[in-house]
Amino acid sequence: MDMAHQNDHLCDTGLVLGLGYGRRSTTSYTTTTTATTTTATTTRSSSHRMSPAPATRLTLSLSDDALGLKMDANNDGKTTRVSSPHSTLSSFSTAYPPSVKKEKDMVSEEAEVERVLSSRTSDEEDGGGARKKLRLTKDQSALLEERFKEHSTLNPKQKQALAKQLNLRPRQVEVWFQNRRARTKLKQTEVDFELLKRCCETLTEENRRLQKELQELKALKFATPLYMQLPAATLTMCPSCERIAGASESTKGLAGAGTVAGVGSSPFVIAPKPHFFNPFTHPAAC
DNA sequence: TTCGTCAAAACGTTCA
DNA sequence: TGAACGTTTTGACGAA
Repeated sequence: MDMAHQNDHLCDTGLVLGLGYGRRSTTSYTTTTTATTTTATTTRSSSHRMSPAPATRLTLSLSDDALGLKMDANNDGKTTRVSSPHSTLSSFSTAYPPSVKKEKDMVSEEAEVERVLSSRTSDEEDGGGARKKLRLTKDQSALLEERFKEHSTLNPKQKQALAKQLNLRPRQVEVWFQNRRARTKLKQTEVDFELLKRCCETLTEENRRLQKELQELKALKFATPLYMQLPAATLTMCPSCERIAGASESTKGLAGAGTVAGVGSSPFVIAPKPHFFNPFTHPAAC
C-alpha cells in the first residue's frame, strides 16, 4: 500500500475541508477506535510472523484426486470443509520466523511433520466430525500475498489456477482473497482515521489560536482610537508576508512597520502574531 | 462482493 | 519449566 500517497491524499482533504469540518465527522469515527487498537498489535505481530524464514521442504501432499474421492465419499454440503485441513498438507515448506520461534527452529521440520500428521490422524479418528482448522503454510500465504499485490480480485480462471498451484480448493482461495480484501480495507480505514484525527487536532488547535487572537483584537478595538476601528471585513490576514494594511490611508504607515508594537509612536501594544493585509489597497503584497 | 461473526490455532503472559 | 489463561490471527460461513 502506498502510505505516502495516502498521506498526501488525506492531508489534501484536511486542507480542503479545513475550516468546514464539524462534530459529525469526528464522532462517526469513534466506533472504529477499538478496532484501531486491535490493528496496532495486529501489524506488529503479523510483521514478525511474515518475516523471512528458512524454508524446509515437506512433501506430504495429498493429490486432488484423493481429496475428490474423500468429498465424494462424504457427499454432503459440508464435505469440502472436512477435507480442507488435509489439503494443507501439501508440498509446501515449513517455515518459522527466526526472530520469534527460536526453539521451534530447532525442530521445525520434525515438528511440522508431527503437527500435520497428528492433526490429520485425530481428524480421521474423529471421523471428520470435529475438524481441525486449516492453517496455510508460509509458502502458501506468501504466494497468495504475492498474487494479492498484483490483483486484489481473481477471475475464475486465475482462482482455479492458483488453487491448483497451492493445492487448495478454489473456494479456499476465494475466501482467502475475500478476507484479505476486508482486512486490508479495515487497516486502511484505521490509518485514515488516525490521519483525520491528527488533522482534526491540528485544526482544533488552529481554531483555538484564532479565537484567542480574535478576543485580543476585540479587546484592543475598545482601547484603540482610529486605525483599528476598521470594519472587520476590510481586514484580511496575509498568510505569507504577514504585513498589516488598513483600508484607509491612516493605516498605511503600519503596513511596512511589521508589528504594531514596532511602531514607536503608537501607544498600543498588540500581540506580535496578528498581522493584517488589505487586498484592496495592497493587491500585490503577497 | 462486502460485512459481521464465529471459532480454531498460534502466540503471549502469569504464576506456582 | 510448564500448565493455565488471555489475546491475537485468520480460515470459514451466512446474510445482505
